[in-house]
Amino acid sequence: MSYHGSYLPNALLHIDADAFFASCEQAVNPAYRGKPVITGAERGIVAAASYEAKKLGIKRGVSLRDVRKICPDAIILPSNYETYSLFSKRMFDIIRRTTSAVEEYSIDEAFADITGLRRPMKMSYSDIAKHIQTNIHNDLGITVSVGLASTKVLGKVAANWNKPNGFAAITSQNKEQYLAKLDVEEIWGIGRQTAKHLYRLGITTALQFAQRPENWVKNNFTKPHQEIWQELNGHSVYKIETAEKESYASISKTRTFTPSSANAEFVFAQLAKNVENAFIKVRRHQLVAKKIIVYLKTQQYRYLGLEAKLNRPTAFTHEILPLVRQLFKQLFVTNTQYRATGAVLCGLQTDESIQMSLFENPLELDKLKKVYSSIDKLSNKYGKHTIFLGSSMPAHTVSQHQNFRGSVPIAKQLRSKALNQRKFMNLPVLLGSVK
DNA sequence: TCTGGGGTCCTAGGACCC
DNA sequence: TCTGGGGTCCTAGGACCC
Repeated sequence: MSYHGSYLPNALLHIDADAFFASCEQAVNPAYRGKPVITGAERGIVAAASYEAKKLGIKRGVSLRDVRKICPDAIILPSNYETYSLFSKRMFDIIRRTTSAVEEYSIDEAFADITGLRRPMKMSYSDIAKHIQTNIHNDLGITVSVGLASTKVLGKVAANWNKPNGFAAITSQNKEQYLAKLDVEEIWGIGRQTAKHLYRLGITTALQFAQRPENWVKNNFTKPHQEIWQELNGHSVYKIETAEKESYASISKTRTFTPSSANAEFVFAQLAKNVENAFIKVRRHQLVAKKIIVYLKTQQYRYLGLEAKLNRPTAFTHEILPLVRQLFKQLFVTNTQYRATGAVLCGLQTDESIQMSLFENPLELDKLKKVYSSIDKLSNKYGKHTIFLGSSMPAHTVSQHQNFRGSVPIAKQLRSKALNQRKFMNLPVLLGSVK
């Protein structure tokens, strides 16, 4: 299939690794190749399944008990994020050998702009795409699927078309064939809710949506879906974001513990650990937080949360621990089983923006910075939580064996629904104080 | 679909100001 | 004290993504 750029103003690639975690494991350990490999042992459900496993019907989210039933020989591994991150970095570097306009969209996905490279490379856009695909396979031993199109949304469609190791090019000429076979819910950026809305309007395929007049789209949808409509029609709205992400809107840490607990001290320790971990990340990025949200998740999957504004932005855990305890006391109900805790730090700004004048004693601030920076250094060197606050002690003693790779005592029963569904129902807002 | 963990963006509506 | 109109900023909450 050849791709004629003359039809289109730009040539974008979407590069999507196939069964990424499982593929990395197979690349690292040749004995796993050709075999059903599952990652997610630490959670008790499938995080990623190799294509050999997928053929047997093993999908993301399936419990490991079911996996063993379906396939007793399946190789079940704990997720090893350090390894996956290395593969990820190398994959992006390989793509950058062809073009510097690369967006690291997620650990296993990239967008790349190859507009204008046909002449210098003496290759068609399709061949450039396949060239990158081959380089990744040769160098890393994993396969990726590649989509070529004039917009990111169409690129996604193309990359997903022939997985694994697939390639598809969507042009203005062949676009309709692809979109006619695509359910609106499979479009990137259209989820369950919007799909329902579209069905009610009598739209089921991406093509039907793309073919509605612009006015109709403007009357029935807000900006995000108007943009998707443009992209489906080949008008590029979403740009390739090359810049490395250096700032965050929020930083959160949450952890499920098994078994659940009704012990106030234990649950609080878990929460304190979340707060510590979130602040470690905040400090690593030289940020300070202005607001904190803490929440508890009950055994019934109800979220109860409270937020507090901080009088002064901070990056120091100990300053707000009394506040966290206060919030916790308001949230915690005795005789209730909790399965997880979490902390979100938001209102993030760079730590240079802290106004010294707000600090009673600038020398103290300096000292604190030094203390925390040595804590962070030690943690980096000897592992997280070499040093930790006394209040999170119970969390650390428990987590010792839970974190031990390959010896998870109890399979956690988890599923992907997650925090977007969190409801901090009608809770009073407590204004915090940093003292 | 029986339930991780970490994020983002958008919008409506209220607060506040002139 | 009432009234109108307009602007900006902030926040809560929804929806979506990997």
